[in-house]
Amino acid sequence: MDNNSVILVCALQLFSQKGYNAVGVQEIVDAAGITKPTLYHYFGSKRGLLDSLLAEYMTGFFRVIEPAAEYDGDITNTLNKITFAYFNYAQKHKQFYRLALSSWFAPPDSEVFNAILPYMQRQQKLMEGIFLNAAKQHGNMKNRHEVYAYAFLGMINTYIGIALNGVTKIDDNTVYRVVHHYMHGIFS
Amino acid sequence: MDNNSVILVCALQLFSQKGYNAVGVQEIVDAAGITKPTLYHYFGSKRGLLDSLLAEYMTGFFRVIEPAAEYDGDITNTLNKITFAYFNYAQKHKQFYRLALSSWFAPPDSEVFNAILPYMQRQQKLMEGIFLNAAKQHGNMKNRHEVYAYAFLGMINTYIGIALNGVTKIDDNTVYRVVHHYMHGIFS
DNA sequence: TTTAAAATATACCATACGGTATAGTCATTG
DNA sequence: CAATGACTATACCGTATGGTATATTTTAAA
Repeated sequence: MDNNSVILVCALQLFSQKGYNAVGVQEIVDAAGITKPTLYHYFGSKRGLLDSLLAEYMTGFFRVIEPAAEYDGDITNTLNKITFAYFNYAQKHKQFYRLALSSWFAPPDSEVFNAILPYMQRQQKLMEGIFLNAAKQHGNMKNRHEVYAYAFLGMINTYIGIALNGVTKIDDNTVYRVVHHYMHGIFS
Repeated sequence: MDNNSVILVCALQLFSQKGYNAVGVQEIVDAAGITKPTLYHYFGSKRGLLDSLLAEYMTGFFRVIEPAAEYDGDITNTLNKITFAYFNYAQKHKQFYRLALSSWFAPPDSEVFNAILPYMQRQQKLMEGIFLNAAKQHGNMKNRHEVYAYAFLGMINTYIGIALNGVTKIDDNTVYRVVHHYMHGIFS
C-alpha cells in the first residue's frame, strides 16, 4: 500500500476513535510510519487530509445510496432499499460511519461539522426527493417532505448507532423492522 | 453574577459553538473577563470545568425528566409526558442541549463522550424502566425494552435536532405528532 | 545516461496549549 | 486591629501544536 493510502487509513482510525481535534499530525505520521513532510506533500494541511478522507469514502457511499434511493412507486419498498444500503455501508465501513455521525452532530463552528455539511445536505435532498415523489400518491405527505426526510435519516442513524454500540445487530430482519416502525409504529 | 457562574456561561457558549477541544482556556477567561488562576481556582482543570458544567445542567435536567418518566399505566400518555419534558428543557437550554447531543455522538475515546456517558446511561435506564413496565400490558414488547428505549431516545433527539437547526419548531402539536409517529407510524 | 520531477527525511519555526509559582487584594472574623 | 482564608492578577513553565525550509533520495522519462 502506498503512503497516501496508509495515511488515510491511520487518520481514519485515529479521528474516529479520538476525534479530529484531539489527534495531532505527529501522531498520525507516527502511526503511518512516515514523517510530516510526506503527509504535507500529499494533503497540504491537516484539514486537507480530513477533506480527502471524507471525499474518498463519501464517493463510495453515494455510489451505493443514490441508486437505492430511486423511487420505484412503492414508498415502503423504496425505504427498505435505502435502509438496506445504509446499514450495509455502515457495517462495511464502521470507522468511517462513526466519524461521519460524530461530525454531523459536532458543534456548528467546528471544522468537522463544516467538512461534512455538504455531504449531509446531499443526503437530505436525496431523501426529500423520495417523499416528494411519494406525496403524489399519499396526499397527507404534502409539504412535510423536509421533516419526513430528516426524521427518516435520524431513525436510520439511530439504529446504526445502536448497532455500532453493540446493543443490537444489523441483519435483514432489522431493516424490515426499522422501516416497518417508521411506517406503522411500534406495535403492529 | 459571580465569576464562577460567568465562567460556566462563557464556557458553555464556546464549547457548544466550537467544541471542547477547539476552545482554549485562554479564550474562555478572555470571554469571561478574568484570568486563568481564577478559572483554575474554581474548577481545577479544563476537564473539571467541563464536568462541573455538565453536572450543573444535568441536575436540572433530571429533576424535570425523572418525574415525567414515571409510568402511569398508559404508555402513550407517559411517552407524551416525557417528550414534552425533553422538548421543554432543550428549548430552554439550547446551548446545553447542543453540547449534550454533540458529546453523545462524539468519538468513544474523546473527553466529552466520557464526560457525558454516565448521564446518557441514566437516561437509557430511565426509558428502559418505562418499557419494562409497559411490557406487562403489551406482551409483544417483552425483551425489546433495551432497543425500544434507545430508539425512542433517538427519535426524541432527532426531532430536537430538527428544531435546533431551525427546520421546524417545537410546540405542543409537535410533541403529539412525534409520539404518535413513534407509536403508530408515519401515516395514521 | 543524463535530467527533471516526485517523494521523503532532518531539523527547525512561531505559536498556542494546559497549567502554575508567586504575590498580592479584599472582605470576614476573632 | 490582627489575622485568616477566599479570591484574583502578573508572569512564567514545559510541551505539543500545525506547518516548513532545505536537502536528499527515488523514480521515470528523454
